[in-house]
Amino acid sequence: MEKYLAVLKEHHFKITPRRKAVLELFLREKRYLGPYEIKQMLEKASLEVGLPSIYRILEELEGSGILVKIEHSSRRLYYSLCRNPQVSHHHFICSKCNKVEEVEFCNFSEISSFIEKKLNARVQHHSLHIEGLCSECRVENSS
Amino acid sequence: MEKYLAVLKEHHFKITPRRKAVLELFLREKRYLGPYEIKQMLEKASLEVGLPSIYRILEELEGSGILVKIEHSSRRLYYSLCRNPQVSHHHFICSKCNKVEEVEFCNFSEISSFIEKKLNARVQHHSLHIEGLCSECRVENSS
DNA sequence: GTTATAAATAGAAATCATTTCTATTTATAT
DNA sequence: ATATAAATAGAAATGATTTCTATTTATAAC
Ligand SMILES: [Mn+2]
Ligand SMILES: [Mn+2]
Ligand SMILES: [Zn+2]
Ligand SMILES: [Zn+2]
Repeated sequence: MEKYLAVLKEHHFKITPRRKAVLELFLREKRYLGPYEIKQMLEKASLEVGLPSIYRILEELEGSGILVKIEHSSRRLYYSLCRNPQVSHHHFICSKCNKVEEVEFCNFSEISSFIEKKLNARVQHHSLHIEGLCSECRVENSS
Repeated sequence: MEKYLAVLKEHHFKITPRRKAVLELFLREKRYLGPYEIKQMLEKASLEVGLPSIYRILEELEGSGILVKIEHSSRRLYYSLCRNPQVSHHHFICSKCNKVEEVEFCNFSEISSFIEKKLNARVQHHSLHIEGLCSECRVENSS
């Protein structure tokens, strides 16, 4: 937690009860979470937070590298904690339990140089969406 | 064109003037196109098509493998022609002129087996969003 | 060519996630 | 303690996408 609060300070964000509460939620949950779901979870913990505030906080946390945005096929917004923003990596999403796991691997430079050569283009960004069944859900499914 | 109409028939879709008109648009344009933009382009060609019909047609064409859906960072829907749906490949999007180019390359199996080993998970789907400047826009920019 | 049929379409309306706006409150530096 | 900019709530707006239904149309069978 301290680690993340420090990051917020670096980005000149104030440490507020709402920001802390949202952070705590993500530290506890391995699943990706959506704005409304977050609102309800905070309510259960007796903290009323307006939806616009939640949207704003999520954006700020993402901008600071603390959260990753997940573009769900439903086209709704979800977020989950990114535990290692420093190195280039990806995230594996379990389509059954919605768990998000770090994938400390990225071979994008291969595609990137293929494109730069073949298309004579300049590659700027990439994002990889990887979905499947996590170790637990995989077993459950085969029974 | 004939090739794509055949695909539609395989999928038991009727060959209608709207479907043909939408297809023609994509055959001419290298850019990705959005639903409303498509409506306007068809209007200019004197064909009135309702927005719901356009959304439906685009989904059908995507489901048939003729178009690729593009998840823009604005979170709006765009589509472009996929010229080779058979082999596993990706698409390069120019962030300046919106051109979409085929990338006949996919090294996803490396990440996939990394994940399956490291996380003991089952990988099911992946999609890669690659953005940058195409050969033309790259030059313009450096001037 | 007719006809029967399911599929396709238009247009109005609804949906609903997300964003905007503004008055009020709060964290924090001094 | 105080000043200040930042954060927040809540109401309202937005706007892309979807739903619904009556009407039209492509197509296959005759
Ligand atoms: Mn991460
Ligand atoms: Mn393609
Ligand atoms: Zn799982
Ligand atoms: Zn370009």
